Amino acid sequence: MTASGAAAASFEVLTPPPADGSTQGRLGRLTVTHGVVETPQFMPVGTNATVKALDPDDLVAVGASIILANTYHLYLRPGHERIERLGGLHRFMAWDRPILTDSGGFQVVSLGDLRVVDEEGVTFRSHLDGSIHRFTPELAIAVQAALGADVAVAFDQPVPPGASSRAVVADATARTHRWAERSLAAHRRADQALFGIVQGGLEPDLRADSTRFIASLPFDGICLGGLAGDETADERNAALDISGQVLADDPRVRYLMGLGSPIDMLEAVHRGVDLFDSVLPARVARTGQVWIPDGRLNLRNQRFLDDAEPIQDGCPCLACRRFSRAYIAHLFRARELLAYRLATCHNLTFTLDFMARIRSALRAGTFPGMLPELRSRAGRISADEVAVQSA
RNA sequence: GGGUAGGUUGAGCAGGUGGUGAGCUCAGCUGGCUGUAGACCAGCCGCCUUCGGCUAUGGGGGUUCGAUUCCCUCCCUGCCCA
Repeated sequence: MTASGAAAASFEVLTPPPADGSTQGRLGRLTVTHGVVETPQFMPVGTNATVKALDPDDLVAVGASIILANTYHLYLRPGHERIERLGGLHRFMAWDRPILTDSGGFQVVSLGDLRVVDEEGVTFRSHLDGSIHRFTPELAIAVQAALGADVAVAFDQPVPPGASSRAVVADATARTHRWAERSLAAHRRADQALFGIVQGGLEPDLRADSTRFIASLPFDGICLGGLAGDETADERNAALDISGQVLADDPRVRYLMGLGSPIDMLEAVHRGVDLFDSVLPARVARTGQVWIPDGRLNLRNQRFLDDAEPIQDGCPCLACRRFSRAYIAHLFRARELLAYRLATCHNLTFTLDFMARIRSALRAGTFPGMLPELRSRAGRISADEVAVQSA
């Protein structure tokens, strides 16, 4: 597709959106060094070179075909050079399927007071020991080259969450564009794809401009950033529509960063998004809640202590195959480590299965027709009031 | 039997030398997590319908305007001595 990306990644749209415009949803295939990723797809997050509580066999079992790791965290610990010496990230974590590394840009936001941004880069104070570190686009790319993931991501400056003024958004977006060019210039590995990140906040014109600018550069894929904060679904969907229009004839894969609830992903697929990642399913699982078609269960609730049913009848995950809600509820109360693994297995299985259902519908050409059904199915998961009748 | 240290809201405690004890940690109940400083965080947790009120420091007496605090007595628990 592009000078740097032709060898590192290719994306093929298998089923173009229907001509009637009922949806932009599309089935695709992303090919990277370590394999093929069917899209729409969800990437579990393994910040520290591990999806918390799971091992690689668990990840295969839940259906993960690509995972995300974090540049900033691995740079700090154990150190990207060490990982490189040990044979690269895949070998280090014993995962031979595709990996995407986030650039560390998100930590510009998530680390709050621990960082200062200037034109050259970002100065972080390590959340581990307080030491000072300086990240630049060039360093972010170099670290990612050392880690050796299939896909690297440009270093960006996400717009801080909350009510940012237009000037602040414009400033961060313009800097993200300059850093995108520097990231591209610093990128050397022919076997590693590089994605660029769109910002622009929720300002329609800035979002459109940013999409145009990033799309004008020879990236292998387009990340849509800054849309997993505290904006409303309507605001997010509007921003996605803007990018969707700009990218209408762009053949590259579109990755919406940080979104992971089923309803959110469903709406985004509808608007042409191919890839997602989020901490949500795994974190929610670790903190005691599991997703099922009828809603969500908070396994910390008293009523599950006597519930002999599996979390979800018919679910093929480790938790549902062998254990009862009562048992897992007990494990959570006792803070037993198996609780985290079982709940995480379930939620990731559920999430990845949800994406598989979307792909099936796209393949069958029934996605538009299934939207209402999938919507209601997904909507119940994030609904505030969920009536769950335990059998 | 004699000493001694204690008995505080589920548990464990803090505090209180006469005038506001509903404070802490567990446990318990509930909610929230979206490019992971997250096996985390938040709220509730004596009773009542309230930003308001009431009741609570083992039981019973007493002194006092007022007692969780001082006095008497009883009960219970730990330890020591017989």
